[in-house]
Amino acid sequence: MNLKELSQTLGLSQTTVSRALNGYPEVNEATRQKVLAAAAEHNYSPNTRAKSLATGRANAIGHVIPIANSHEIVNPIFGDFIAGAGETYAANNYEMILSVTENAGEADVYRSLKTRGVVDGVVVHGPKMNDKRIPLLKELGLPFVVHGRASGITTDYSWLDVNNRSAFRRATDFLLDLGHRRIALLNGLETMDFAHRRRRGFDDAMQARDIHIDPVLLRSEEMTESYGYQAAREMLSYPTPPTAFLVSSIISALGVRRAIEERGLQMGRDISVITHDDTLSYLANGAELPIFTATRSSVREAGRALSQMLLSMIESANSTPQHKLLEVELMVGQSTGPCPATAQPA
Amino acid sequence: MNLKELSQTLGLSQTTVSRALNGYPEVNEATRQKVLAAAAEHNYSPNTRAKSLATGRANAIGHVIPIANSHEIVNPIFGDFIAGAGETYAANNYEMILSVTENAGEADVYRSLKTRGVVDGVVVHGPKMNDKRIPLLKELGLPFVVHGRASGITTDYSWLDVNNRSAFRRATDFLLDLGHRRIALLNGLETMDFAHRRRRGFDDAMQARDIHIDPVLLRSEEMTESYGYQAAREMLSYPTPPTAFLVSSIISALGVRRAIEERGLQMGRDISVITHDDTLSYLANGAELPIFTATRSSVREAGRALSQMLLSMIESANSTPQHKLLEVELMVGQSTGPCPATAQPA
DNA sequence: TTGTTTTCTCAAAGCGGTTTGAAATCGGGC
DNA sequence: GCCCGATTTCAAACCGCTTTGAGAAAACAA
Repeated sequence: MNLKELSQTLGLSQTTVSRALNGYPEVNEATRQKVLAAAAEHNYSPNTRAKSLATGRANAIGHVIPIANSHEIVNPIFGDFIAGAGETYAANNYEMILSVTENAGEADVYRSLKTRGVVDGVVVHGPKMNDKRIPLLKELGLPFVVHGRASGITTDYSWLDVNNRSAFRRATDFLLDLGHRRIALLNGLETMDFAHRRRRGFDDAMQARDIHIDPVLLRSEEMTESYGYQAAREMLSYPTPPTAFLVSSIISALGVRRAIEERGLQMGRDISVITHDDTLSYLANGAELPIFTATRSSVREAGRALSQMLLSMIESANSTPQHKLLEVELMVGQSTGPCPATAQPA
Repeated sequence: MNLKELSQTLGLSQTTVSRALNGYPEVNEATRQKVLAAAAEHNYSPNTRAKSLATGRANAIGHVIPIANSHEIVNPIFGDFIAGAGETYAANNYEMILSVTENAGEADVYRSLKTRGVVDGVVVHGPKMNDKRIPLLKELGLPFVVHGRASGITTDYSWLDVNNRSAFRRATDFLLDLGHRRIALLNGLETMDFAHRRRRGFDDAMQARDIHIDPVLLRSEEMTESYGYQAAREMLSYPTPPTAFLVSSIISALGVRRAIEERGLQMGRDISVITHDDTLSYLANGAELPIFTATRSSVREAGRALSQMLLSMIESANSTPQHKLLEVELMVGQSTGPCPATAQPA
């Protein structure tokens, strides 16, 4: 059933039917009701492609997720972010379009989404430092919001980020207050902007107390479980091992715990661990009693908020960049305790 | 730049330009080259909406992911599946459309995708027993492939599944061969078809050896880390605890390991664990030496294969249902060993 | 009654492509 | 030189919707 048929059934013109359905004021209320009833009865809803063509709006948002190559990691936070954004889209009759692409082809994907008119805007995932997608999207005139920020980009653009720097500074301070001095940082890839900021937060805290940062305790990799395990295992075998770990992902933190327990040590007593926790739905960090002390921020909530930002920018045709910085909670759990080494001399 | 402008630039008709670009034979090769060059130079690519409207094909596949409510779990395998499917779509110029929906509204989403002409086909995720989406999609005449199967549906339909029943039968047999008799099954929700089949594989093996299945060792829940932990912790405190766990997800298996180690036991020596492993990229089960003995099957590969199936069905307009049953490897890792209880009497 | 508003409805022109059916051009055979 | 078929190109119709600009009908005022 299309508009033409529906209007014929009703004995009205296409215009009137279209207006009635789209809530224009210049149509008699009685007529409108008749139209709505008929539309419901015949299960009519307008063809999206035709509608888009006529209105010039795609009613769709693109999410481009880069994957270095086919063996590469899919960021585990992705599912929850998408779930949050999807809620917004569903509520506003937008479609979510996902493009998986190799890193190299990314620019082409954005360009193509724009010239083919597939989307009204895009979400930029996983910003790197000096991310070249930002100038590209500006040049294309395609509305976008970045999930995170891109250090090194000096022009203004829209983003939603969590305060990674302050989060890791606080987490580090928390460990320092417990007497820890040899603190290992298992960070994400420091080409990624979020990891860069976390590193700075860590540095801030350490430098503020004039504590030497031992480079052998710093790692920066893709945040898998086995990365956490391998790194922790190796570090724990050092002559002077770290007494605490600060980890960028709960998944890697699981690996750290594995290494700790494998060594017969107890997390929270012998070794302290703080992790960042994106509150992934399937990896809840305990309910009342968190397993890990964690800097916590809901990535699903971020998805919801970011997509709302983007939609409102698009619908108001407002091109002045918007920003939203989410603060992070520091949840104290069972994985941290006073530094054993400093406790002894007392 | 649109087709009209491009053809004017070239001094040709729209028809000729369109034909040249789409590879029709009735256009002079020299003309075609000129057109292609001009298109590249002006960065032209046809507007998808207009093209879809004219051809009647959306060049898009829908993925509808149901989420019970906004606090509910996003299936962690989702990201990897999508990554696999996305590769296929990118290679074939299809768009992937994701709809996140509450369980209740699901039928409407499919109906709406169809009537609005948004997609050419859909992937059905997470089939339940007697899944009502299958008859619905048949009725709608929307091509689809189910990731998994739906026990109870007697009509034929397209699916791609892993052999869950045989996988869990083999895993159970493996444990039985090691002397284990009290085997706990931490399954997914048994309303989900895959969990139902795994349960049957487990039952098959146990019954074939006339071993009593103790209902207190059977669980069926959403597969989170804490589910694995809680269930294992509780069961290990039984007067006669299980000597082995068969777990439906590596994420829950991580929780099981946590419970085991918390109790001061060693996985693989005191307690055996076998898990299903979807080879999620960020949760690799060790490389050369798998942590867990596991029934293993790549969900990303499944995404690739399933989407290819769907596209070929759509492009060949072939409506005869296709099926693909992937076999599962049983990888022996460090988490299994002979049953200690039966070892002693020897 | 007539003229002026206001309210409602309509035909037709896009939106940007594809595709049909006809016309123009070309080369070759007689 | 003429005719025919093959090759290329074109104008126009169409996909299903929105929206403009205008006309018809109804309501109101003078």
